[in-house]
Amino acid sequence: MRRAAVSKESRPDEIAPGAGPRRDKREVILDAAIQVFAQRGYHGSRVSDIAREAGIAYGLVYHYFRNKEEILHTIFEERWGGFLEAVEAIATSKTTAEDKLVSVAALILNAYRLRPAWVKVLVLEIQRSSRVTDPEQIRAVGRFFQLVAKILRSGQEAGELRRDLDPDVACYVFIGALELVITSLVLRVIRRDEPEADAREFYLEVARTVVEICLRGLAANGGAR
Amino acid sequence: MRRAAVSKESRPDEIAPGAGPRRDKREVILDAAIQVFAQRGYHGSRVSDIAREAGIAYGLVYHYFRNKEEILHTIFEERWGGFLEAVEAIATSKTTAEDKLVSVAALILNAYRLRPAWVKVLVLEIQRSSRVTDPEQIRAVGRFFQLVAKILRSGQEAGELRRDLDPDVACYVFIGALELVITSLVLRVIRRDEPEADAREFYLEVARTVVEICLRGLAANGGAR
Amino acid sequence: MRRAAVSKESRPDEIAPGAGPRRDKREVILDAAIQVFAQRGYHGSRVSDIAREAGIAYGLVYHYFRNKEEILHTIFEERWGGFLEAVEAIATSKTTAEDKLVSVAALILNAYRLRPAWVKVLVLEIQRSSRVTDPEQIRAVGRFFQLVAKILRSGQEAGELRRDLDPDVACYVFIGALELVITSLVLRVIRRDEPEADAREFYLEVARTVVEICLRGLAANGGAR
Amino acid sequence: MRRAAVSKESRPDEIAPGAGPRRDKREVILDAAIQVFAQRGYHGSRVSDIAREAGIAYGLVYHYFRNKEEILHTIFEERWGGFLEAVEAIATSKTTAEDKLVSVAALILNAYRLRPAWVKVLVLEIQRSSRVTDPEQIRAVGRFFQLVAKILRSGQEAGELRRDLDPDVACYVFIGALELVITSLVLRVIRRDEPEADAREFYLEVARTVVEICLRGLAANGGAR
DNA sequence: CATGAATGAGAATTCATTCAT
DNA sequence: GATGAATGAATTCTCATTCAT
Repeated sequence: MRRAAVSKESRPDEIAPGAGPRRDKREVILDAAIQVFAQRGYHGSRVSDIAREAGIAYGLVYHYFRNKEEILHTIFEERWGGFLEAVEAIATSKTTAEDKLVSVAALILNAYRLRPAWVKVLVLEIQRSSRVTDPEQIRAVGRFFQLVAKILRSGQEAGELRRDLDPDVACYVFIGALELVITSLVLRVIRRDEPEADAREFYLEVARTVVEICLRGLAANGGAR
Repeated sequence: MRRAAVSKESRPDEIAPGAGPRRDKREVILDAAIQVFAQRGYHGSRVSDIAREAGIAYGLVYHYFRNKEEILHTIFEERWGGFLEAVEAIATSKTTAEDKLVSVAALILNAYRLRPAWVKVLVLEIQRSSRVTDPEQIRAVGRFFQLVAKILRSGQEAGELRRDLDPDVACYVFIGALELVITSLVLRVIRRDEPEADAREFYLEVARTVVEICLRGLAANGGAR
Repeated sequence: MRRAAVSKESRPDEIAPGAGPRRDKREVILDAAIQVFAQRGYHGSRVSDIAREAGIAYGLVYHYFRNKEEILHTIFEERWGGFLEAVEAIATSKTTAEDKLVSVAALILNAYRLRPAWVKVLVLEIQRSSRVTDPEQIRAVGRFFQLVAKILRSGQEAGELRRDLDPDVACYVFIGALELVITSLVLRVIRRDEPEADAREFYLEVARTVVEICLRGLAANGGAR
Repeated sequence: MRRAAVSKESRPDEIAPGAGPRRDKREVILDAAIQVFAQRGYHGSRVSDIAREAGIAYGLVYHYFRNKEEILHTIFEERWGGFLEAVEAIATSKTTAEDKLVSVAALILNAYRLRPAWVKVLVLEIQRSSRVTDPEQIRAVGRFFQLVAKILRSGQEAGELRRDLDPDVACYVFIGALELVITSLVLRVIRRDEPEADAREFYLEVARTVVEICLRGLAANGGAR
C-alpha cells in the first residue's frame, strides 16, 4: 500500500509549496539555487554555494543540470509558468478589477511570504543573466504585464477605472509598487517583527494598501479631479 | 600649475552630466562602469568590459581606482550623494506635496533619460556587492526613502494627502512605480520612437502620469471612498 | 556449481573472436573499451563511454574491473598474449619467409577486419598510459618486433632475403606499412564498398600487396641492384 | 645597434628551427605544447604541464589561445602547412622518384631529429582529438598522402616504378614504414647512442634504408619476378 | 548482477590585479 | 599616463569511483 506517497506529490494548488521531506533532489537543488541567487545574485553565487545550501556534493548539481546557467533557466521555466497560470486565472475570473488586483497582489506577496527568494530571482536575475535577448523569456515576462494591463483595461471598459490613463503605464505603476514593497520586505527595510502567525494577515494588509493607493490615490478627498 | 585640472572637476550640481567633450578619464570610467554594471550586474561585469566600454586599456582603470569594488563604491559616493542633495532640496521646498512628487519623479526620470543605467546600479547592486551590507550605504539608500516619506507626511499634515495610509508603505508604491517605469523604458518595453528632441517632454509626461495615479488613483469617480 | 561459467571462458585460440550471442559481459566491456580507446585514446575515453558502447550501466564496469586502468591492462594481457602466440607459431613454422610474412600480415589484417580498433589500442595507448612505461609491457610489445625480425633474419640465413639490410630496421618497415594500411582502412581513407562477404578476400589481397612491396620493391625491373 | 637580433628571426628554410632566445611567447607555448602532447598525448596533458614546460604561468596560455583544443588546432594549422609546402617542393622537383622519396624520408626524419615531438603530435594526436571529422584537417592530412602517391605515380609513368602496384596502397607502405621507424626512434626501441654529431648521418642512413626496401624489396636477387 | 545517484579530486577556464615597457 | 603581457587565486566543470537500492 503506497497510498501515503500520494500526499507527497507536489500540490500545484499553491505557488510556493513548502519544502516537504523527501522531495526530489532536483527540486532541492532548484530551491537552494533560488535561495542563493536571491541572496548573492546569479553571478555572485558559486555552484558550491548552491550545493552547500542544498546539502549535497557540488558534483551532483551537474548530474541534474548541464551548468549553472541552466539552473537559472530552469527556475524561470518551471516557476514562472505556474505563476502565470495563477495570474491568468485571476485575470479571467468574474469579479471587479479591484478584487482582481488585490488577488494578484496577495498572490505575489503570499508567494514572497513563503519563498521570499522566489520572486527576487525571477525579477532581478533572470533578465540580466540570460543574454538580454532570450526572446522566449522576454515574452514570458511580458505576458505577466499584459495580464495586469488586461485587468486594468477590462476595469476601464466596465467603468470601474478611469479611462484617461494609459493602462500600459498604469500596470507598471502597480507592478513596480508591488515589486519595491516586496524588495523592501526582503531587505528588511520594512520592519515586521510580528509572530509568524500574523504574517499572512500582515501581507494581506499590505496588498490592500497597495491596491488602495493605486485605485484611489494618496490625495485627500480624492484630489481635485 | 594644475590650473587646467580645475575645469575637469566633476560638478555635483548636475545629477547626470552629459558626456561633454574632454571629460576627465576618471569620469569616463565611472560612466562606463555604471553602464556595464547595470547591464550585467557587478559580479557579472569584468574590468575589461568596463575598459572596453570606456574605450581605454584595462590597465588604466587601476590608475584611477584601487580595484573593482572601489569603482562601485565611488559611483555610490559621488552620484548618490548629489542625487540625495537634489531630492533634499525638493523635499524642503515650499510647495505642495504633489509638486514635490512630480519634481522627484521628473528628477529621476530625467536622470534616467541621460543615463539610463544610473539608478539601476544604485538600487540593485550596491547592497548586494558590498559584503554583509555596508551599513553606511544601506543608510544612505534609506535616506532617499525617508525623504520621500517625509514629503508624503508633510502632505498629510497639510491636509493634502489622506491620513489613513502608512506613508512608509506609500513611499514604496511611489518609488517602486517609478523604478519599474524606468526599467521598462530602459528595456524598451515601453515604446518610444519619438525623436530625441521630444524626450524631455515625454519623460515629464510619464512623471505626471505616475504621480497622477499615485495621488488620485485609477478608480473611476475617485472610488467609493 | 558454477558449471555454466565454464562455457563463458574466453578461448585464446582465436585472436579476434566474433561477437557471438551470449558473450560474457566481461568480454563485451573489453571489446567496447578497445573500440572507444582506439577512437579517443585512453585519456580521452570516459568510463561512461565504454559502458554506453557496451550497452550497460557504467557502474557495472566496476563489477568486472577494479578501475579504468585495469581495463587497459587486461586488454593488453589477454589480447596481446594470444596474438603473440599466433605470431610465434607462424615464426617457427617450416616455410619460406615470404609465406610467414603473408601469414603475419593476414593475421593482423584479419584481426583488424573483425576488430579494427584492436592493434591501434595496443600500439598507441598502452605505452603512453602506463606511468613511466611499464617495462613488462614494453618488453611484450618488443617481443612482437623481435618475432618479425626473427622471420626476416631466418629468411636472410636461408638466402631468401637480402643480407645487406638491417633486419631490425626492415621489420619496422614491414610492421609500419601494415599499421598505416590498417589505419587508413579504419579511417575509411581506402575505399572499400564491396559487400562484407568479399571482405576476407579483400584483406588478403592487401596483405599480399604489402608483402609484395616489402619483398620485391616498387622499382621497375627490380631496380639497378 | 640591434643588428644581432636579425639573426634571431626564425628562418623558414628549416622545418623545425631550434628554439632561439627571445622567441615570441606564443611560439614558446606552442613548442611546449608539442613537447607535452607528444609525451602524454593531448588528453593526458594538463594546461599547467604546458605552462610549466614553457616556463610561464598557466593563465598566460589563455592570453594567446582560447582553450586547450585551440592549441592543438594551431599546431596543426601552422606546422603542417609548412611541412606540406616542403613536401610539395620535393614532389614537383625534376629528379627521379627515388631521389624524391629519399628527400621526403630525410625531411621527416630530420624534422624528427630536431623535434621528435613534432611529428608525433601531428601523426598521433590531431586526428583523434579533433572530432574525428574536422573536414579541413582530414583533407590537409590527405594532401600529404596524395603528394606521396603523386611521386609514385609519376615514377610509374617515367618507367622507374612498377605499374602493377596501386600507388595509393604503396604510399601507405612507404609512409607507414617511415612512421613506425620514427615512432620506434622516439620510443628509443631502436638504440642510438652515437654522439649527436653523427645523428644527421644516422638518420640519412635510415632514410636510405627505408627507401631501399620500398623500392627494391627485401627479397634476395630481386625476387623471382 | 545491475543501476545510476552521489561524491570529490583534479583539470580547465576566468578574470582581478600587478608590472615592465 | 597608457598599454597589454603576465600572474595565480578562485570557480566552473569533468569524470573516475563508491554505494545504496
